[in-house]
Order: sequence, then C-alpha cells, then structure tokens
Amino acid sequence: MASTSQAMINNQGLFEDDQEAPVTQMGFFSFPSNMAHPQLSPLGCLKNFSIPCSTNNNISTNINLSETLISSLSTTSTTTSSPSKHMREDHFTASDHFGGPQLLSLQRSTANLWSWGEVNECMGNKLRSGGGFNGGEDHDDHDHHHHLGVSAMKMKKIKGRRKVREPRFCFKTMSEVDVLDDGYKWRKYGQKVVKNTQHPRSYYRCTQDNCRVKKRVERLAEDPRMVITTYEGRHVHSPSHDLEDSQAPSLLNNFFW
DNA sequence: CGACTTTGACCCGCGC
DNA sequence: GCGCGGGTCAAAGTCG
Repeated sequence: MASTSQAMINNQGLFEDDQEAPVTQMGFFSFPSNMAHPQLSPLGCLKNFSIPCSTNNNISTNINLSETLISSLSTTSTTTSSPSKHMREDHFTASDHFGGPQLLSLQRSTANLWSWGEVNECMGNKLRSGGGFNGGEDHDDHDHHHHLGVSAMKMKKIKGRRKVREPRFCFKTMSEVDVLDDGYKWRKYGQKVVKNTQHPRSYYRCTQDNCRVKKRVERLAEDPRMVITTYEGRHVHSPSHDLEDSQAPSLLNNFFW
C-alpha cells in the first residue's frame, strides 16, 4: 500500500499541507458479501463522508455512507504492515448481520488546500460557484488546469507554483474485475508497470467534459485478489446512468464528489 | 467513423 | 547533476 497516496490528518481531523505527514489514515470498511459490485464510488455514492480523526486512540468516526450500507460502525485501530512510516489503519466494521463481508478500504489523501471542513463546505458551495473545483484562493490554478490534458508547456508555466492536489479517496476491494462499476464513465489513458509488482497500474479519466476526476486501479502485490482503486478529484456531474433519470433532484448534487 | 484501448516516449519530482 | 520511478501524452490500433 505504500504506493497509495498518504492522508495527512491533524489532531482535528483536518488535512495538512504536504509537509511531514504526522499520520497516515486509512479506513477499512466491511460490506455485505451479497453485494456483487456495489455502487461504491466514493465520488458518487458516498454521502456526507467525514472522519474526524485524532492521532490518539480516541478515534471518533462519523460516517454516513449510503444509508443502506452502514448504520453503525465500530472502530478499532491497528498498525499496518505497510513500510510506510506512521501508517495506521482504522478498521470500521459494519454490523455483524451483514455476514462475511467484502473488504473495502478507504483512504483519504492529500488535499493540500482542503481540510475536511473545507471539503464539506465546498460541497455546499460547489453549485454556487458553478462547479468550480477549488474555489477561493486556488482559483487560477483551477483555470490553469481546467482541462486534464495539461501540455508540457503549460506544465512549465505552472512550475514554480505550489502544486495543488485534488482530494483523493483510495478503496481496496476484493474483486475479480479491476474496474468497479461506480456509475461514471471512464476512459483509460495510461498503464504502467509499477516497480516490485507483477500487476500493472491503470489510469482512467472521467469522460465527461470539464470533469477532472481521475482514478487509478491496481492490484495489491501481496494479495492479487484485492483491487486498489484511487479516485482523485471530484465529479462536477452526476453518474452517467443517472443522467437518464433527469428527475433526480438537484439536492442530490450536493453529495457528488 | 467515433469511442476507446494500448503502449512507447516524454516529463517531472525526488533522492542520492 | 544524474538516474529512477511514477504519471501523462498522443499516435496507432481495435472494436462496435
């Protein structure tokens, strides 16, 4: 898991800037095994996701996933075998009556200018700001990046500025297929063999115009049955198969990542 | 023919 | 400065 991005969370559960990471947070969720490939897009289906975490053991967990999935969560804290220093996992287990669960992990990652509070706030502000991603001080970075395909020339122009990363979510699922159906349409734009792994990492971009969301899919080296999906950015639109259902209330958009 | 995938080349950041 | 590794580009290939 060292290849996944690191979440940097301070005592208030807010994301830190990309200095020394005090703690890397990673959550594991258990989902009912009878969900084949649940529509688990953290960018599309998770609602009001927030994990106020602390660096001590008094972890408070406040997660409202799709309300059908998890009603109550118990939390334990362990240390991972990951080589990444300071790595810690928080395991969230859904109610036992779900039976043998599929394992799904969630990792929240570097969002340099974003804290949890900002994320939640922006979810509310997003529509007002015309879907602008960063809003506020980072606005012209948004302009520079307004299309994902940033040319080398543009990159050079950007160079010298502080690099701003999109918020990231990392899921780990046990799955035969690499790409989970999360309701969005993706186009593959690259594949890379990562060092010390036998499985290549695939790079996908949301096909929607003006949507900058990317995802990365790879298999866990230690356990190839596990698929690690890392989402980066937030969708500015609804999932594709919801588009037909244009009756969907705009309120719903508040919850799309 | 358009949408999508593949894949080698290129760029950039980072550690030494 | 150099080399390595990860991420992205873009031309060519494939598919429906």
